[in-house]
Parts: sequence; structure tokens; C-alpha cells
Amino acid sequence: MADIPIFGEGEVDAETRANGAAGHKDELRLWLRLLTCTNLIEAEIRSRLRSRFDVTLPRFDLMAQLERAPDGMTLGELSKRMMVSAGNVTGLVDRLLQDGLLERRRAPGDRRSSLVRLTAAGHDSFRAMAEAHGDWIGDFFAGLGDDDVDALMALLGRTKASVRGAIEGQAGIAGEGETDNV
Amino acid sequence: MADIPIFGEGEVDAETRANGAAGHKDELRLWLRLLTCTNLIEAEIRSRLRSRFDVTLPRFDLMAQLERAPDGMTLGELSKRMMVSAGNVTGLVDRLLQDGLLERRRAPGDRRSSLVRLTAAGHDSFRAMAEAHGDWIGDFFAGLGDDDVDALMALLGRTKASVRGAIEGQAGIAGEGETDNV
DNA sequence: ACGAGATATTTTAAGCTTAAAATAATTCGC
DNA sequence: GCGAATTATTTTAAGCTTAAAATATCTCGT
Repeated sequence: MADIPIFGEGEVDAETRANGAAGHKDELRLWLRLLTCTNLIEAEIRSRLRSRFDVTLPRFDLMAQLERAPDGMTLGELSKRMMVSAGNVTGLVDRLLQDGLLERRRAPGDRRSSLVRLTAAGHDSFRAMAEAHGDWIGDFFAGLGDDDVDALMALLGRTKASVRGAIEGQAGIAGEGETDNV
Repeated sequence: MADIPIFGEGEVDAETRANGAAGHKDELRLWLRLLTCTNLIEAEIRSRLRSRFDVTLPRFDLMAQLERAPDGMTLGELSKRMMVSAGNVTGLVDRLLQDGLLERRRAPGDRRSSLVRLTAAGHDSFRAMAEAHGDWIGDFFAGLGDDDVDALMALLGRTKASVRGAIEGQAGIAGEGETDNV
């Protein structure tokens, strides 16, 4: 098997070869474009955070989660919200503690877990970064009109739902109750 | 400075606080949604590649670049196309060589660089993965109609242009000649 | 109160990633 | 040809990331 095309669809050969047998060419191109957009933005944010604030993106993300939780948050909750592993959070928190941006205390009712929150320094530091970050994002999307932004939001909302459907309900459990938090 | 709101825009307070002073709320939400979609898909691909093919996503990406270059490609070219650092490619190539999926030879006219390409085993291995990969992508976007896919492609195209404009031409060099390769 | 299972976190091992410094080879101007 | 600047790659140091195993604690049924 191999050399003989099963379906004849015009210029299938070269395209299908990079594709697998089924016809997912458009979706594949869409995925690559989505990935390119995200990587482009993410790399630039990463680079600016590093050069202008000497901070990594994961650290910024963690601080962003904490900024609206004045009473602190458990590592487990951070892990869930950031969609990263628990071990990852352990390391990030360690390093932020060393930098004096976070403080940690035992959780009141549960000796297994602890709460972390921003220190005053951490809060100030984050506020400065967040302001710049917001401006950068504004600039990145400045070439889109309000209607484009709305349309993209809607389409990405459908995309997210489609992906979640494909991942979770392999057999079709549709109306997920998950709070969207993004 | 700080406590006194400069503009009064209704429910500004809570929103602006997470936002910086300017009004980038919608763009910020758009960015987070874009990021969520991409992360969702990427994490699932990563997980399936690992569990079903025992391969990492960077390795898969590298092999994908090589698949259409039967005569091989330099590490520098791989670095450019994959949009990762040169040192990164060095390590990936090393590991793929060890696994027998790549072969390496000196570049004909330039003793600084070398060419790598897929071995027969690497090619076979990639083809199997690429077929599954294409199917997964098809499933992830199955909830979108053809019109949605087209609309997304177009909007993401504009987004990419907007971001590149914001990054490169800080002062406005618009019509970049770059081949898009994605 | 006991123990089984669940939950929160840490540790470990391996790999990915980058920026910056180090090597090595090429190109180009003169 | 010589040397300076450029280019290709590797090395290094630091941090990010994950899955899986290990700890510690909690919850619940009985």
C-alpha cells in the first residue's frame, strides 16, 4: 500500500501527503495560524516582561491570579486556575517567595495546604507590570476594529466549546457546567 | 497619585484595576480567550502524542519541518522555521539522532553547518503520527462550520498582521515582505 | 476510633527553552 | 592575502514543565 491514490480529488497528492488521508486541510491551516498568532504575542510579552521588568511570564501569570485574592489562595487553586501541574506551582511559588513578592501561611482549617498572597512589594510590582501589559495587548490588537474583536471573541468561544466537546465528551456529553474563568 | 480616578466611566473601578489605566478590557479578554483555545488544543495534542506515540510535541514539530525536505535542512533553517532558538534545535536534533529518527551530514559547501533529514524510520514514524494528528485537529474543530473556519482564518490573518505591525514597525513599516510559511 | 481512600503538596527525573558566551568557519573590503 | 565583521552551531546556566512517586493530612463509613 502507498503509491496508489484511493480518491482522486484534483491536486490531492502533495497536500494529502502532509495531511493524513482524511480531508482536514483547512482545519490544519487554521490550527497553524491560531498557533502562530498566539506564539507571536506570547513571545513578545515574554520578551518585554523580561527586558523591562526582569520577570518571567509564568511568574507574571501567577501574580495575576493572586492580585484579586487579597486573602490568599492555595497552591492547588493556583494550579487549577493556571492550568499547570501542582509541582510547577510549588517551584514558582518558591522562587517568588525568595524574591519577597509573595508570603505564605498555613491554611486555617487544613494542615496539608497553605495560602499564598502578594506582599505589598509584590502587589506594587504587579500593578506596574499589568498596566504595561494591558497597553501592549491594546497595541497588538490595534489593527482590528471593534467589530473584528467581537467577531473573534464569538468565534473563539465556539472554538473553545468545540475543542472541549472533542476532548471531554469523546462520546458527546455536551452542556458542560464549568465556570469559564477566561 | 493613585486613589483618585481620572475618568469616571461607570463601573470602571473593579475593571480598570485589573487592567491598567487605559481601556484595553476587550482586547485583554480576547487575548485570554485566544490563549485558552491554543493551550487547550496544544495540551491535548501534547498529551496524545506522548501517550499514543511516546513522542514530544517539539520532536513532532521538528520532524514535520523535515518531512518535506528530502535533501535535508540546516539547523539554522530549522531554528527559523520552528521559531525557536538555535541552542534549542541543537538539543532536539541530538535526541532525535540518538533515537535513529534523523541522520546528519556535513553541508557540502560550508563546513560550519550540517544538514539533517529524516531516516526511513523517522519518515515512517512521522507519517503515522501526522495522520492521527490531522484527525485530532479535524475533531477539535468539528463544531465549527466551513464558514466559521473561513471567518476565523480571515480574522486571525488580520490579527497576525496587526501584531506584526505592533512588534516590528514600532513606528509603522507596514508592508513586510516575509514569506508567511504558516 | 479505625482504616481505606481521597486530597494537598513536594520531590524526582527527564526534557524543553532561552539568552548569552564561546567556537569555528565564511565573507568581504581593501 | 589579512583582518574585521558576519554567520552557524554549541555550550552554559538558569528557569519552566510535566508525570509519577512519595509524604502528610483529611474524610468518611462503620
